[in-house]
Order: sequence, then structure tokens, then C-alpha cells
Amino acid sequence: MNPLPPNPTSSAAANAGGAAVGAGQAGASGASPTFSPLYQQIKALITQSLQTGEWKPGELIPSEVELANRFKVSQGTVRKAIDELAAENLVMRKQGKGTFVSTHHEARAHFRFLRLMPDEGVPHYPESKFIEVKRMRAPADVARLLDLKSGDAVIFIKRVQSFDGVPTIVEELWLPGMTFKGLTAERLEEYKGPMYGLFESEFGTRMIRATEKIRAVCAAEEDAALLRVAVATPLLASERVSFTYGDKPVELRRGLYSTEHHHYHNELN
Amino acid sequence: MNPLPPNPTSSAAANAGGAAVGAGQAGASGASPTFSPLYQQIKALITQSLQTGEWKPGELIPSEVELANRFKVSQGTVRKAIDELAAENLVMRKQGKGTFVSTHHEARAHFRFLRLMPDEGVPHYPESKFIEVKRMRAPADVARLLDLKSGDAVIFIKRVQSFDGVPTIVEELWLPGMTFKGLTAERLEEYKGPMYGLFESEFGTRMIRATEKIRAVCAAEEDAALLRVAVATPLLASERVSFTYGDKPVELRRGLYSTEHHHYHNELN
DNA sequence: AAGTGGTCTAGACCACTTT
DNA sequence: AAGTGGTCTAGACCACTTC
Repeated sequence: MNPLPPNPTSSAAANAGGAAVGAGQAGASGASPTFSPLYQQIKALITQSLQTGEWKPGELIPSEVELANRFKVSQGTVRKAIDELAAENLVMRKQGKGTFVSTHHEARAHFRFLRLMPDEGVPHYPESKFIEVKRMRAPADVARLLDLKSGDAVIFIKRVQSFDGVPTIVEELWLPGMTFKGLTAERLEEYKGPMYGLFESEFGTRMIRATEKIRAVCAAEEDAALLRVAVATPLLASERVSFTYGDKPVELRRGLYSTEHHHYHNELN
Repeated sequence: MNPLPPNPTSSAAANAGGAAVGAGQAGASGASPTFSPLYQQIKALITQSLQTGEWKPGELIPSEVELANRFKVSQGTVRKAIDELAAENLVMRKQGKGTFVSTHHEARAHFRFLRLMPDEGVPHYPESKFIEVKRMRAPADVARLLDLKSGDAVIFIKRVQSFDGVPTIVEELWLPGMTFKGLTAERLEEYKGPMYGLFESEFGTRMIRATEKIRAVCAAEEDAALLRVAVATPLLASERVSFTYGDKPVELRRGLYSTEHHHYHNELN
């Protein structure tokens, strides 16, 4: 679209040759209502290819030189676009090898969204036990957070996670039924590794960021039993909404964390 | 130091003119044990000027062109150094105006380290009531976290913070006595604004990052009274260590947060 | 008009990885 | 040797702010 116009408007700087990208600028002279820098346009195009699956998680994307040729911009401009994507953890650069699409199938990815750390020793990967998996209609609060209509189909999951055999997390998840059609208890149980890896590989949905709200609560009877703690033990209550491309919410997760031997870790910059 | 040598080693690339910076390279030919990129060396030099107070919080630092001339490198190299400093919140760039040293005397800085948000409405700035301010000897655990020796002089502060008149946070702070010599209850009470602003202006110590550990606990009698909640109410317990330049720990803060009307907010990327 | 940071280009060489 | 990302330079123009 908009291929190689004279481009008289005040947009890209020394873009002498004329560019194959020109998303932000209307054809009219003078007025440029929605201007955005070239590298942002390139970044959007690359993100689009990530979203559509042209390059899949774990795969190598084209080199900077190749992308520069494709988009008819300089390598430096592509570099700046990829720099931002790397900062957002959408891709990973490896010197000498290339740039790879990020994936949740990695040890280091496991603790990107789970900030619960053991008080002593290195973090281990938790073991999951599923309590319940069912389809249901979204309650009003769930629907609101997932950008659905009240009563829309959702998948509900309840599970307990244990570290070294010690039950530590009990959590409930709600997923949009449309996006995760065909997700069953069997597939969850037979799948080894993080749930986000399953979502990514089997349902083409990659979580790229999340917001979390945390409070302190008292353990109710049922949760206390699952975590094997006394009733009224104080627990961390986390409500997490995860987003995929386009800031679309695709998971609501409400967890109760026992902080007997673990703590929630955060870095403030 | 090391001014304008022929610089035959394999360090900076097209650094044709010879550089005024050459920190990483020993004069010997061949071996370069602790090589670091030019822009990292520039970044370190700028950080040093921030630390020594050559440019004070809130002030304008020299322009990119000026710094490029001073360090005898290109503007692009200075730019990359400043880019990283801006990403770490040590400086703030403002197009057309210049680059400013970050300061805690800003509305937006107040909630950089305090992630407790009201469930409804916009965050207000809390009111402080000091319960206790005294000098003491550092207990072993405090000394360890502040990189002091057990028994070293520390300043202890206990206070309650209220939002819109509702007591919400009770916290205890420990500060190295050497760094904050002369800090008294009077100065704390007469000072309006965030404590980090006081530390920055009066003691020349700027907090630049922090790590936080959070757990859930039950309110003990004394804390319950201060927060006006029932005994055994679940509270968030935060332990925060703040660092200044050179990753030097200079504050330990243990806080109890009531999550009746507030929650701890976090963004996961 | 002059100065600042922001974007873009073109070309060079370096460090690392693979062939 | 060839290809990749990483660093560095030099020069241009743009958007924004101040004089």
C-alpha cells in the first residue's frame, strides 16, 4: 500500500530513495495527523509478522540486512525497531547467530510471570495437580477483565502447584472459550512444562505482558486444606490479567500463595 | 589519564582520531583482558559525574554535542550512553530542551518505589506521622542487608502513612548512620514531600533502584492498633532494600500494608 | 535564528558463530 | 570465508523549545 509516492510531506528525514513503508502519512500535502517515525512503522510490521505466525516462537527471523532490503530502509532503522522488540521480550538477539522469536519453552521464561521465589536455594519448576477443568459462562467480573460479554463461554481451571512436593499455590484460571477451543483436562495433564508453552504451541496464543494486583487474605477452609495450612493462615492473593498481541486480554488468573517458605520478589527501577 | 596514545590495540572500531577515553584497554599490545565498548565507558564517565554531583538532581547536563566534544567521540556514541542512563531512570530527556538529572522531587517519582495503589480513584500522596526516630546499633540482619558490620551506627525510623486520613502503612526504616549523619525527627517532620527527596537534597544520596520481598502476615496487636484494624487482620509485609550509585545499599525498609482499600500493583513484562 | 534531542542514512570494522 | 548482530563514525534533516 502507498508504494513509492513522491512523498513531499514532512515525514522521514533523509529517506532519499523513497520508501516502501508510508503507513503514518496521508497522501495530502502538509497535514500529517498521525505521524509516526519510520522505525515505529517497521516495528509494527515486524510485530504483525510475529502475530500472524510468519515467524513462529523459537524460530530465526530474517537478518537485519534482509529486513532492511525488504522494507527499503537502512539497517540502522531496522536495528532500532528490533531493539525495542527485544526490550519488550518479543524477540531475543544472539550475536553471530541471529534474532529469534521469544518462546515460553525456555527455563528463563518460566519465572517471567511467576515472581514467587523460595526463601532459600534456587527456584525449582513447580508440579501441577489439576482440581477442576470445565467450560462455563463468564461471570460479570471475569467478562469485564477479559473483554468479553457476560455469559460468554470461558474455560475454568483450578489447580494446585507444589515446589519440591510442598503445595504452595492454589489458583483459578479463566480463558476465553473461543481462543482455547479444545482445551481439556487430558491435554493439560499430559502436557509437561509451563501452561504458557501449551497455549503458545497448541493454540497459537502467546502471552507477552501482564498486570497483577496483590493483597493479603486469610485462608478459607477449602484453600487451607489444599495448601495444607491452618485455616486463617495469611496468604498472598494475586489477580493477574495476561495480554497477547494488540493488548488483548486472554487470561485471568487468581492465585493464593503460601508465603511460609516463599516470597514474592520484585525489582524496582 | 591515558591521553591520546597511538592506540594500536583492537578496541574501538573507526576511532580514527585517537580517543580521550581508553579505560578498558591496557597499554600492552594484543591482550585486552577487560574490554568494554566505548559507549559503556562514556556511560560510566557520565554516571561518575552524576555521582560526584558535578550535575545535581533536576539540573541540565551538557548537550550531546558538548559531551561528544569533551570525550572526543561521536554524538551517536554519547547518545547510546545516555539512552541507557535514561532507561535506568538516572536522567530524563526532553526534546528541544536537553537532558536533565532525575530527581525524587517530582509527582511521577513518588510512586516509582511505592506500588500500593487505591482500589478506586487516582493515587494521592500519603501523609506521614513519625512514631519514633533514634540512633542505634545495627542488629545482625540489618547490618547484613545494608552491607555494614553488626553494631555499626544506624538511624531507626518508625512511621505511619495515611491516605486521605486512613492509616494504611506502618513501616520501619534503617539507614547507615555515616551516610545520614544529622538526620533528626525535627528535620523529618518539618520536611514536606517524599523522604527520598530529603535524602537527595540534604544528604546527597539518591536512591536509584531497589529490591523488594513480599509476604502475607497477620497483624500483631501494636501494628493493628496503628492501622486501626482488628488483630490478626492479614497484611502485606514488604522488605525493601534501596541502592544508590555503585549498587551500594543505603536503606532497609520493612513495611506492613493494609489491603482493605489498596492493592500492590505490578506490571510484568 | 539557534540550540536541543529525535530520526535516518551510509559505510566501516569488530566479535561471534557456522560452514 | 561468509554471515550475523554489536559498535562507531559522519553527516543530514526533523520536531520542539527558547531567544
